[in-house]
Amino acid sequence: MTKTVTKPIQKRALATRDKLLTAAKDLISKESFEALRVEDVVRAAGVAKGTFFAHFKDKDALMEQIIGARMAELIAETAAAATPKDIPEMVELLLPLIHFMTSERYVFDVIVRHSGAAAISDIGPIATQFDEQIAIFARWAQKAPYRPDIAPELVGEGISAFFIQAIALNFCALNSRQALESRLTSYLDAWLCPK
Amino acid sequence: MTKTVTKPIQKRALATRDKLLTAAKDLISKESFEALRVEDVVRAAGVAKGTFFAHFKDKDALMEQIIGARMAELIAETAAAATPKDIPEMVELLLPLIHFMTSERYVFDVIVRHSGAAAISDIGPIATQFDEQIAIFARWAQKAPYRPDIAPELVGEGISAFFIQAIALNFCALNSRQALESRLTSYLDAWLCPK
DNA sequence: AGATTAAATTGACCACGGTCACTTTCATAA
DNA sequence: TTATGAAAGTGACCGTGGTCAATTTAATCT
Repeated sequence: MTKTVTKPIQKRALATRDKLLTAAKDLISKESFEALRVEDVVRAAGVAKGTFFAHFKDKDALMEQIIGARMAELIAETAAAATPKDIPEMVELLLPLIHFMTSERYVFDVIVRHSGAAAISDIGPIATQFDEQIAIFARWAQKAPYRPDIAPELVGEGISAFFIQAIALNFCALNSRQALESRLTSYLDAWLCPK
Repeated sequence: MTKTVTKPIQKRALATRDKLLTAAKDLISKESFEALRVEDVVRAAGVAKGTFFAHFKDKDALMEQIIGARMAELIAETAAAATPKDIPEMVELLLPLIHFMTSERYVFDVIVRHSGAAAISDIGPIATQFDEQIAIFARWAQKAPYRPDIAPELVGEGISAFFIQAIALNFCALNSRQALESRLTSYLDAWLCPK
């Protein structure tokens, strides 16, 4: 009978992970998400390349952490604000988040790729934020109340779907931010206030 | 004053492009979209690597062609069918397309990445198919008529948004196809038949 | 203290998408 | 027929994400 396996996470490992995250955020702020190179991150963090992949499954996982964390901040601010009293106000509350999500094509791609929520296992920071978002939308909808005919959760999912669609259309077209806002407003109006 | 530049596309080039596409489709059918390697394509087509990139901007562009073409077939079949008389029938008509779009995570990612429509220039095969899809949805909605309060185009965009959302949720969760169908049905019911 | 073992880290190495200076082929002009 | 120039094609080379056998470090047992 062998001894019980001990495997406490060493402080050293946490520190290394932190160095990697800090270095990455720093490089991103100087350049962009798109331009981030793993080699630059490990050089800045002063560790070997293999160490990076011991802490993050792949480059995408690092991106998910950083982008998810930023989304969490923005969503927390949105949630803290007073419930919007109409749709234009709702759109305005979403602007900071929209601004971040559209700041780079690459960022949006990462977000979409990880946006699927409702997973039991394997749920990452971005999916978590989408859940959170949907819950906030649902709460907003309940206050008004918009669409009393359907479940609040469903109202929230719809808002989320239109939110994504409005942003996606923004990228592949020659549309300005203004177009995005007005498109999102029409979507939400049609979704929340059917005549 | 120099002579007018002549630049007809040679038959040779068309043949090469065709060889590349055929080889790629063949390899995909044997393996998967995900597993396709450019090196394998050029080997099978009997051309050099550089030739590949003279015909396709990047690997993604090849994927877009092939996936877009397959979507076009499926959408044409859908369009040819009789207008669905209710939402379950609508969902059923969409099943072949859903099946293809969910056949591989990779395929769905490529589709989403290129789904933005409405671009004047730079509009690729997948974006074209989305436009087509939205137009079909709009026509369906007009026949019934669902949502007479809003523009048919908007109805179509909404269907498209929910379509994507339903599929996206399917990937990051432990959801079966059945869940996808019922989710899509609730979405469409809420979107098209507000009480 | 020394032995033991798993966690943490290392860096040479690989896989694969993409580039580009150069060569070959083709169509037209002289 | 030959000369000319652009289109088509080539393949050695590069950048970058990711792997893994080997090494170092830290915690625990005797």
